[in-house]
Amino acid sequence: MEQFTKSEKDFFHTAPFFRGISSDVVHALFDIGDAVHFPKGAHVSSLGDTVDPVFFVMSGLLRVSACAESGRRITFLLVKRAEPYNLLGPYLDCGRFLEAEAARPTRCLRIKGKVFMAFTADHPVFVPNILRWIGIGLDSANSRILDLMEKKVENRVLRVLSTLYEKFGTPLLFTSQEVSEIAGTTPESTLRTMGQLRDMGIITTQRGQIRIHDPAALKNIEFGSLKI
Amino acid sequence: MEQFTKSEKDFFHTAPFFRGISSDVVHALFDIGDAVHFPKGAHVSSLGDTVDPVFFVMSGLLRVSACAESGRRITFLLVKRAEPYNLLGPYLDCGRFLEAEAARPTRCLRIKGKVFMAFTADHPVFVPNILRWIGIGLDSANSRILDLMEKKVENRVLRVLSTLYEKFGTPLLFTSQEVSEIAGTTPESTLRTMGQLRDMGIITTQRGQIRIHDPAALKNIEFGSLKI
DNA sequence: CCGGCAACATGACGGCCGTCATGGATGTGT
DNA sequence: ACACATCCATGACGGCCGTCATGTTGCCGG
Repeated sequence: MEQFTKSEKDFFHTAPFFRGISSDVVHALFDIGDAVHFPKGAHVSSLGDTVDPVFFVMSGLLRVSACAESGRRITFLLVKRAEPYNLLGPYLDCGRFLEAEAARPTRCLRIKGKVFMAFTADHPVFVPNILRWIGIGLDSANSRILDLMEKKVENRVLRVLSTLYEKFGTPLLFTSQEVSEIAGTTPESTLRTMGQLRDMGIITTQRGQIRIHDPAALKNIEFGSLKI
Repeated sequence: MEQFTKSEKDFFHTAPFFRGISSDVVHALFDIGDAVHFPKGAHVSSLGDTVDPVFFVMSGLLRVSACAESGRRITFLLVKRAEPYNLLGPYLDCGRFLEAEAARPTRCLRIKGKVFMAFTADHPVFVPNILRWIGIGLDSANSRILDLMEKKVENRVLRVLSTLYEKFGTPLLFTSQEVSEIAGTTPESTLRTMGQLRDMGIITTQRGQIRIHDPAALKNIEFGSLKI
């Protein structure tokens, strides 16, 4: 039985993560995993889990987040189509504090940890891509730490909007709650900042939707790009 | 000419990063690099550099940090003996915003990026170790992001002291300035917190030196361990 | 021995932003 | 259509902590 269509597989081949990987190898990846579906809000992994399998998103969106003791939640990563989640899980046998849930109805390719490790061992051409992907993520995390130290909430929100725009285009289908969990602030502060941007004519907002009219204006302050 | 003594090489073999790696492979690593020395304060890499080589610290200490626009500096990583720096650099051909300097007189094994990549390709047994190391660093960075959101400076300082104690034992040879750059706060706030800890009899401080008498007391609030 | 510098220590002030509160707008289910 | 839930929007308050200011202590060079 065909779990994945040819066009799905072909799309993967063109995705950034698979840059330079021959289509044979990409297709082989589909043979060692199975398809799983998560309805919106479903938990892919929960706190403290030793998350074993590696996921590749076929469609939809995964949100990777963690909850602080105070109950506040922060979003670390949004995993979209043809992007991997939990690349490193198989190599870390300890429990982790991240949780992942489906931000929308999401279909994934799921590969068991041991199988994935065997696959990368058989296909060493994959290793540089994994390291590159992780490296970008690490730089992004460090960049965020810098942002949080700078403490200016407005800049953080600006930067988040800019990055989301680059990743998802416009309109952005996110609520202020979701934006604030990425920026590391509260919905109120996010709304205040977005109110100013609206007054300046840079964005317009509707319920659960942000339309960016002047992306360049969002970028004038920052110096780097987040990986969300 | 012998650049490295046998005892140096043997020490590496017992270090966490090289867990499970046969001593042959560890020794082979020394054959592909050369020794470099940095006096205290010397820059190993600077802002915007495309840092090519991978370093392993033989003795001394490297501080990996970045400077925010406001001029405040944050320390991401302290690299001690037998630990790697810039593992991912060879795989990321872009410039990065991290700077590294010798926190003390430091001797390193330096391996050119391309050579290191060839080495890992020849020795795939190395890959899981690299991924594990990076994974721990990534988790730590995310954990720090959570900490910064929680905003309680006291907890951050506590956590930093506890982690430094685990990594370096006692006494800690750091100034309040250095601690504050790890905790993401100011020297004043750090001193205030340490003043309380001193009043509680948990630590004693001297100029550039922190002596921890009750490590358990530092850990009672936190839930994870940083990787500094 | 002494002058200068760097780090320690502590108090006071002020602003950013998180929290709470209120009200309005928008979409949804029966 | 109407009630209800969710999100948007904005104002007021208060506390944490960064900043500045001042003084002390310890270390090093001449």
